[in-house]
Amino acid sequence: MPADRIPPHPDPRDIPLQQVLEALIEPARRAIIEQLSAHPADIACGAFDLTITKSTATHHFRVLREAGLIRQYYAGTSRMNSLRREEFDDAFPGLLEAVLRASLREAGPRGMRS
Amino acid sequence: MPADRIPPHPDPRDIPLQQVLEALIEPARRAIIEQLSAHPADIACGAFDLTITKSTATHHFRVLREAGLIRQYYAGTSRMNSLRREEFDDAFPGLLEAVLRASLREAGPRGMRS
DNA sequence: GTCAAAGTTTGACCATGGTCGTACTTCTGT
DNA sequence: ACAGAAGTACGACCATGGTCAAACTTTGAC
Repeated sequence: MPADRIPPHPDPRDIPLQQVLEALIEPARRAIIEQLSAHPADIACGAFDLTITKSTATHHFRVLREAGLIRQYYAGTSRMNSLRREEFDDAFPGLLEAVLRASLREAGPRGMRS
Repeated sequence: MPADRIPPHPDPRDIPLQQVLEALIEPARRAIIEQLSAHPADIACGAFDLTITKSTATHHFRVLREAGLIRQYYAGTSRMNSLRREEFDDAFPGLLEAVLRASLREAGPRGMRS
């Protein structure tokens, strides 16, 4: 029996702004979002570049999922993650783009001249 | 001597995204931003519609000012507040607009049909 | 000069949330 | 069937930050 290993995925439109901001404020969670948006394919939980333990990572993935930011599904024993880009943008237009842009601007342009 | 009652106003471009999000995550602080963006003129600290004590409000205003979101100056014994719209938008394009839009969507459209 | 108004500062309290270790579950390969 | 891999769940710990009360400062008005 597949059981209900597939966790619930709320509609981003039903999520209050407060919850979304609380999800995006944690640096490790933003790192997850950044890596998802930079990578073309979905990523397994264990394949992210994070410096935290597995149990902490699980916590972060759940917060992101419940905030409508990521989708999770099983591929064998791995739990895959993908960004819910369109659905989230539809509920919070411009928000993810603004956060990602600021995030990349801080960590991104190595060696840029003013 | 006017003394240094005028607190420091950092350049929004020097503020990390983390600090901005921490400023925007508090509902009372978002209420301040919303009221500033909805009102044409500047607003004194005591003239906001808030349900917190003065000392707590002072704390929130400081957080917003240090995050580059508001400008403060004295008018007599009142401390006036204004939104640093352009400067902030220049540093974090689209962020304030996205947050304000989501904020107003939740509390705003009274009586709207689907 | 005195008094009230408007904010600030300080200190304390407390709830929230990120963190980890440990134990547990579920699936895959052999 | 068994072992290992990949995550999850639970509990505990602890730092951070919002909150208030009380005392203080500064300004404007009379």
